Amino acid sequence: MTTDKKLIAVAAALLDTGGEDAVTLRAVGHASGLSHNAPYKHFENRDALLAAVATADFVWLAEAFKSVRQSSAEPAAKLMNALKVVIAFSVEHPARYRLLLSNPAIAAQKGDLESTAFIAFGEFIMIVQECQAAKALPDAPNTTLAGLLFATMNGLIAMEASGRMRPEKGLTSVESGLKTLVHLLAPKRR
Amino acid sequence: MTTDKKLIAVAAALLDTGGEDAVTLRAVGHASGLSHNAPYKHFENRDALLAAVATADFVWLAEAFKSVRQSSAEPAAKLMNALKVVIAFSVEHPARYRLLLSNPAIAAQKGDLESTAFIAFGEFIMIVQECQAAKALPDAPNTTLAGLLFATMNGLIAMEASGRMRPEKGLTSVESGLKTLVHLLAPKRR
DNA sequence: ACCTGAACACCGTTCAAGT
DNA sequence: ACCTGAACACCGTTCAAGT
Repeated sequence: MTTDKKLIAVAAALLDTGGEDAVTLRAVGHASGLSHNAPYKHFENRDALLAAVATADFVWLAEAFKSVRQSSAEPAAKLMNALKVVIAFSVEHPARYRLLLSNPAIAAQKGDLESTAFIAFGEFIMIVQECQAAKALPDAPNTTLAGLLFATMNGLIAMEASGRMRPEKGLTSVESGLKTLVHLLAPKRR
Repeated sequence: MTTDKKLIAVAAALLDTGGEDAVTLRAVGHASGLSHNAPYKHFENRDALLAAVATADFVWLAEAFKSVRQSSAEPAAKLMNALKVVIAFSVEHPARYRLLLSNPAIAAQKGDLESTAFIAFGEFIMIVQECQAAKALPDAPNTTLAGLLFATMNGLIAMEASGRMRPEKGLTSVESGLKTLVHLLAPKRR
């Protein structure tokens, strides 16, 4: 493994075990068997390293979405499966998830991160499109609908991460909230 | 103004002008005309000071929601007005907004912050309830529906803050996204 | 080309002391 | 009760130097 890949992997591991605060460039360097400032030979600064972690995770997410899309499930099931992929990622890697969608300083970076995020979102749009063709979702512009679903998912995940998803609020889990939304959006047949 | 109120006001001002990184306890102390560690005499640590800022903002938000609710507008207009209040706050005070809903380390704090957030959300629920009574929103549990709308709004705001709300994604603004959602949720009459 | 070590200018936080 | 000043253990980042 090249040094830069190693640094990204170590940073990702630190995010998982200790959260964003644990990712000091000094810790990344040492955990990689290098000096405290070796990371600077591969990344411009701390934000650039974190953006590289986010980029790798978006690549993974795009692949996961693609697998779901190419599966043999019903369109509506594919949609829920895609959402579940993100939910599971946010539960297993909360700090890394926040890097993807809730950290303006990182997410706003252009280049690889931006384009990879776009590819992942493109897969999601295609799944939404299938749902619309199957009349499982209403006939709105598909990118708009996909954006709304994605935003809702992210909002629910953030709500849960903040400990604000309480039964008194009528929400018990991200998944059930999304199921309710999809159900409410489904075209009515009367 | 008591010293603790002063420190909260100074911290809020620093959040507005320089973002979260600008809020060092040293800067807060100095900008308050005190020493670098005077904040420790009023707040346990940096997170506690930030939580106090968030609490004050939730109090303001609850009042703003209440004004909207008690206005003479139509229920559906009240809903959009309440959402606009939050959107405007997120635009004018992005760093403070993130403290309210997108910062687990802060948002997860119990006590005053938690209860104030709950009061603000309660006002929002009542507005949603009025919309349901007026048939402007579907007949789902009101807390669930309110939670979904709030989560979507937060997700859209985060998406915009990350620079990911691109026309290619079919979303041009937080407000138009929410209008589309409310329109899609509106009970169909055929 | 890639890495190390010293150094700088910061932080949050603690503690002893002042009034 | 409230505040200051010194001190500690960190950071990100820069720079000169090594191989």
